[in-house]
Amino acid sequence: MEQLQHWIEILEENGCRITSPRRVIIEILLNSPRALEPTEIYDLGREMNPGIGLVTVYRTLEKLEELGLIQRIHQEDGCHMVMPAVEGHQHYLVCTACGKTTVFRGDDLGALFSRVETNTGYQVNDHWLQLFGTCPDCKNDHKNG
Amino acid sequence: MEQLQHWIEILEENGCRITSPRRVIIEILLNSPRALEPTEIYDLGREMNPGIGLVTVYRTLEKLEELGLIQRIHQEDGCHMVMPAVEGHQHYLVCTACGKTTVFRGDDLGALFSRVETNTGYQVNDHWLQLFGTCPDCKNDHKNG
DNA sequence: CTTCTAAATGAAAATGATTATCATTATCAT
DNA sequence: ATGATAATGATAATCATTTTCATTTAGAAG
Repeated sequence: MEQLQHWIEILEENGCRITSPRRVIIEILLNSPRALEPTEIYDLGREMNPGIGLVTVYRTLEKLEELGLIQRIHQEDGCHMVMPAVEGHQHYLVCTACGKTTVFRGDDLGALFSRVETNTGYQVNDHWLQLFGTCPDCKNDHKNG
Repeated sequence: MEQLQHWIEILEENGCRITSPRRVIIEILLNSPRALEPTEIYDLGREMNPGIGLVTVYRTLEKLEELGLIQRIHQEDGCHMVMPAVEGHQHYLVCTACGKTTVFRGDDLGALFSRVETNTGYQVNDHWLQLFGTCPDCKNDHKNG
């Protein structure tokens, strides 16, 4: 787990202490094949370290987000999931069946934004794009089951 | 306010009763230059009809959304704003200074989705696109103030 | 290896948005 | 006018997230 070491170094560089709960939370994030909700991280975390608290999960996620190590996925009901951040501006593709989340590049959105700016007079500063669908595994499950 | 009459007809067609709170809420939605949060509708509503309750605002919004008359705007913190829906699949452009919300067509997103489907193996069923920026008025305010 | 101090933790309570409950009220078909 | 029932509003419940605060602990300094 060099990735774990990398995150720990970044925390250290930013004056954070390396605690057991933080290690656990980071491991969970790095080993998960999909985005997780804070309560899911909490439940998984308690299996590895029963003393861990939900508040600590929230605080750690806040710190990790601050350092750009994780990013949020927005859900319909307003709650958030988190997953390790990827380089550059990426967008999420969320499987509505199993929650697996993939990223894709949206390089060619620039043209759309320019057009929107021209048509509306707005200056576009930020954007949010998330796709929802069915991942290959779940497509197969559906066929077979 | 023929738009108001139109909404009332749709409510009637769907077996809903036309009540004073509903009239008030619909008027507020149709007259607002920007998307509103439920509590904002509640506050505005109490000015016109002091007896109105926040719960009624939520229930009325739920009904109006069900009938396709309003649409939600997602916010960073997970809370929602609502505004009258427009025909077809539209996307929102939200002014981060004043909250004014404009819609734009995203017709050409189809090509992007096809490419993503090919690259990821996912089947894309739904999407969310929201842009954030500065509207023409707020760009000017910033220059002058 | 101890000591110290600020950072981090965890339990519990607070918050804020949204939803459920339920007795009362009001719409509208009859 | 009247009655069935949809809608309302006050209150309480939920659920995710944040705050508070006393206690613990990482890690720098001695």
